Amino acid sequence: MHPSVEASHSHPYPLEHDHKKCVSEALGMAEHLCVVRGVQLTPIRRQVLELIWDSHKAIKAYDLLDNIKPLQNAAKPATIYRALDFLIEQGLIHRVESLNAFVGCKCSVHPHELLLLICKHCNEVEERPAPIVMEALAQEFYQAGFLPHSKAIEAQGICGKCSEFSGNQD
Amino acid sequence: MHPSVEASHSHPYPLEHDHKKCVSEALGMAEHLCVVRGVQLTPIRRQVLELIWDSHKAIKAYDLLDNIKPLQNAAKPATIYRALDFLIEQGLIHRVESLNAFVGCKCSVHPHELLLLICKHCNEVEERPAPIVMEALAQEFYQAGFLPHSKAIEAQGICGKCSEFSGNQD
DNA sequence: GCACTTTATGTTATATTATAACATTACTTT
DNA sequence: AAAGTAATGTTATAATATAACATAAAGTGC
Repeated sequence: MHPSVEASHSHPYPLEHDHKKCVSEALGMAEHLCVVRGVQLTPIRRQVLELIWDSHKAIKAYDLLDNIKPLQNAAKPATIYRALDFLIEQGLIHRVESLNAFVGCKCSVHPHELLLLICKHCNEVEERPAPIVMEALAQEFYQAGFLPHSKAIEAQGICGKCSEFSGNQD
Repeated sequence: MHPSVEASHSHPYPLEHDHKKCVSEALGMAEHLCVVRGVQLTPIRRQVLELIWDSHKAIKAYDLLDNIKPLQNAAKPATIYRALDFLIEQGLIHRVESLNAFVGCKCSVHPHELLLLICKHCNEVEERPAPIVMEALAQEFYQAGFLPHSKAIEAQGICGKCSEFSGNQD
């Protein structure tokens, strides 16, 4: 048995991790990168990024809109979508294509694409660089004569923590 | 120079291929599989599948709706989405997550997931079994303790044919 | 055949996701 | 201050998808 699993499978990520540190690192990195790149992490963009980092789950644009309303009363869909566009461009978040939702990116220094593991049970999304997969993909593109611009490599299923729990106690 | 490239990059797939044969094979296979599986390829489902196979491009649900209207005057969004749900379940088509669109599946015998190469120039989608990629993914899932249910492995870029042409003449 | 069940479709309405278009503001460069 | 660019405000609407309930058609047991 483990300490306390919240309702609706919303356990933290990993169970032990210090999420505040997680967020402050992500925000700090974002600020740094934007300065270096000469682009503006405006208050709205920063708030959206912060709201996305509120959890390790992918969040939908209109949920972000609801969540930003207390901070930006005038926020409209365009407010959110523009911030999302910026954050994606800067590699600070990923769009999860199979969910039409968005998740924070931990490895935004070099713009690279990752394997996203989406848990249907706890809804958290794990990003994995998966270098062997990426290498195999590169080979496949080469064989096909295909020049990739962007990739979406996503799997939905049950994450390690959830399958452990369901094995133990569900 | 090559014979005749149509407007808006809508070249066939591959340039030489006999698309009627392509469609009749796909439809024949679909009929066979549905009989074997004891499921019904009803007229509507068959028409939707046929419309999807009209090209090797991914087609959107509402374009299918427009296209089926002459055949099924009463068609509504639900008509299309139900047919799409069925065809996906049977592995006869793929949903292209990064386009919110649908494309015919050539390898529907065993339900397996494939790499989709989406050309931004001609809009055609090539499916590749990419066994090495799939094996690398399986390894990665294992390492992550992740149990995959479904995968979306997609790349957008420029296909071999288009990069050849643009190299030669664009 | 007839009742019963299941499967498929018809139909209306609405939810969800995303963008277009144009106005305004703020910052920056001269 | 004028002009230019970047960001945001604002309204409207486009595009994608599902819910919910009614009807019809097909398969099953008797």
